[in-house]
Amino acid sequence: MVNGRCWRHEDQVVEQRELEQWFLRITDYADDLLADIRKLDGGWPERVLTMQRNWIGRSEGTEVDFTLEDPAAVEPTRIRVFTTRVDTIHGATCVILSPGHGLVQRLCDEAQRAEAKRMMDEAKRKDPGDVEKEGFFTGHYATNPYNGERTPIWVGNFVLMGYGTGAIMAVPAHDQRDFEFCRKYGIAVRPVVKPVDGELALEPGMDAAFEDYGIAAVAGEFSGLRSEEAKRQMTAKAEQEGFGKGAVTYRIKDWGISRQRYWGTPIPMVHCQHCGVVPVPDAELPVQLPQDIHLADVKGSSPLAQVSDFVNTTCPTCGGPARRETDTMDTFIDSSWYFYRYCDARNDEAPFGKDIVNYWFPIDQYIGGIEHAILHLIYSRFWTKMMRDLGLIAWDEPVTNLFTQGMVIKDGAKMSKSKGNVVDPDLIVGQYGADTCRMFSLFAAPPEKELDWQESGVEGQYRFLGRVYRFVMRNLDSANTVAEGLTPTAADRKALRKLHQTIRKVTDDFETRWHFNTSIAAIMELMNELQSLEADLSPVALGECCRAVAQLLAPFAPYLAQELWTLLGGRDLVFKQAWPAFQEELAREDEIEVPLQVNGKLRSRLTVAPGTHREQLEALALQDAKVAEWVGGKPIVKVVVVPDKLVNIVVRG
RNA sequence: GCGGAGAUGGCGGAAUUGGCAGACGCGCUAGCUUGAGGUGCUAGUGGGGAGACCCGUGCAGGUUCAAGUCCUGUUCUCCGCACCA
Repeated sequence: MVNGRCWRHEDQVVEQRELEQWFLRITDYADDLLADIRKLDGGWPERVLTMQRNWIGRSEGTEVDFTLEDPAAVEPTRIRVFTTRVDTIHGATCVILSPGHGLVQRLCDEAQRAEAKRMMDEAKRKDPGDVEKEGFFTGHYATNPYNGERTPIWVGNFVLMGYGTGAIMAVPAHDQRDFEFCRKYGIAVRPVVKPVDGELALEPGMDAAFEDYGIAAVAGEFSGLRSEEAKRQMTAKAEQEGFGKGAVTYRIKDWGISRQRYWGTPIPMVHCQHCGVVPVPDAELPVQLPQDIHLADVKGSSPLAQVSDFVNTTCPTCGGPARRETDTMDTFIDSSWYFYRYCDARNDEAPFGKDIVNYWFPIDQYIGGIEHAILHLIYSRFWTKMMRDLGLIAWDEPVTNLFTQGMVIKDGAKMSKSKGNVVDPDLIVGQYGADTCRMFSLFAAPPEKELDWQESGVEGQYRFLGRVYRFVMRNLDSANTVAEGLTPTAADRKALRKLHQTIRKVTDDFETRWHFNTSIAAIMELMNELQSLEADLSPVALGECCRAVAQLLAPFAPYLAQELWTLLGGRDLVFKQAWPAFQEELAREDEIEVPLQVNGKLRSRLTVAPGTHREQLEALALQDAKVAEWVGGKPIVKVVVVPDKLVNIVVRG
């Protein structure tokens, strides 16, 4: 939606309508979903778990009934509010109803009701961030059950109907939103919590709410208690006296699964005038979509509603005439458990065979975009728990390890079909080939990072693959020579050392981080080394290196890799070969450069055998002419030696 | 507002465990090859300085022999949620 209109059809004004919808009661699983996040710790990215915690949004608090002042009433009307800070209730200076609250219709006159409606309409149109707080006094009062105080009842646009009870007590001295609202309308601000190590704030003079916990003051019998303790005791009092109770509220709402679309799984329900809503019996499942339909422009309902053969049916209970539900299911339903069905996709008796999913589940490694951090990944967790409770499976969580890919960004927005900023890989494939396209995508960034799509590097990958191909082609005869028993040349040893270091690097990237950009960089380094040694390499080494390069490239550039593998006399498919074995002794350097520092600054280098002992390193470092110059006879405070890494000489002055 | 991630050359990125910052690639510069252009190849390429050297990982501090990496504060960018009582 853009400016109140459809993003795709700019002449189509978007409006909100009330619809009867189907929901799944995911809120029953809110605590379960929250508690089991613990089980995912370590296997799932922390940020995904945090997002889920916030999305579920559990708050513990208290529900309290204020009593509507209404001399004519026989039965008192209770206005129930939810608060997480009942300890501040002695500072409540008004009660604020959401514009959608039921009492608004009853208490307000016509002008006020119109104003409430205007607020609701505005809220639907605007981003929550840029709606200014506003409201009006209803002219009515309610009584605070803790101190018997008479408080005015207001309507405020910032009070949400969909959270808590749709009504709040406003404690402006201790809640910033209430503070802003009450200051705007001249409603009293009364501090009732003092800082643990300070004095009660003075009003007037406050310029912001004091939201921290502290010590209750001006709170009758609860004065002097710490905030936490006051909350406990005051909630207990509400329960004893029947004007309230401890309550838990969640941000998460039930999952609306109704869609007014043709393409979707029909919700298998029948509406009967006599029997009400009746589920379609198992024997008649699945309800199938009619094939022969005309996708008309129908407002507010599924095109299915126009298909009388589909809609008109009989009631499974009484056999009388009935109407079929025409809403179809949200596709998130399917994505919540497709991975179970994939294990046993041809089963026409049951969703899946128990033994089969027992064998495969839970999923060891799931990979998806970060955009699924909440919806898909909460729904799937919920679905698994629901199937567990139905006895279909015996575990709590579907996915042990989650890897979230970064999104591909193009022109500042996520690349997606719906945004229409998709780059067709076929264009690159057509011009450079699929291998280049893959290499380029993998080389651009590590996979968890978001990637700003720039095509400037494609040429480089194309050039690299060309270089590999030409290298192998011009050495093909040597590489395919069967030449045994030759003494390896110095160049051979260097080449094999680089080769095995590369095998180690690429293998490690596969096994731990999936940072294929560095794998490809390592293979490039290997090729650079092979090219510079090319003239001095023996046929044996050439053959070994070329075959290994084909294998190392296979996951990234499969077509070229297979081509090279075949040219090099390899049998079968390159993918079917065992991964090249890393050999530590071949990878080991026979000399390394150790930087020499004086006071932490690089001054010289030492070439030594790896594993040279610290005493010897220290002695060599102190003999170094460059080092001696920088030490300049000053007293040496200490010498830090990290074998194979560096020597740092610390001097005074 | 809350929560999360990030900031390194002209660009994408590397530095995985506190130990030589800038791997690898793009781009750029010069040269060779070519009738010319492209391709290919060779060399160079963080900034300053004639040079010895100095400076340098958003900013300000701190810890350490040593900080892109750890700690404190801060700015900005992106993402998620958002008047959640």
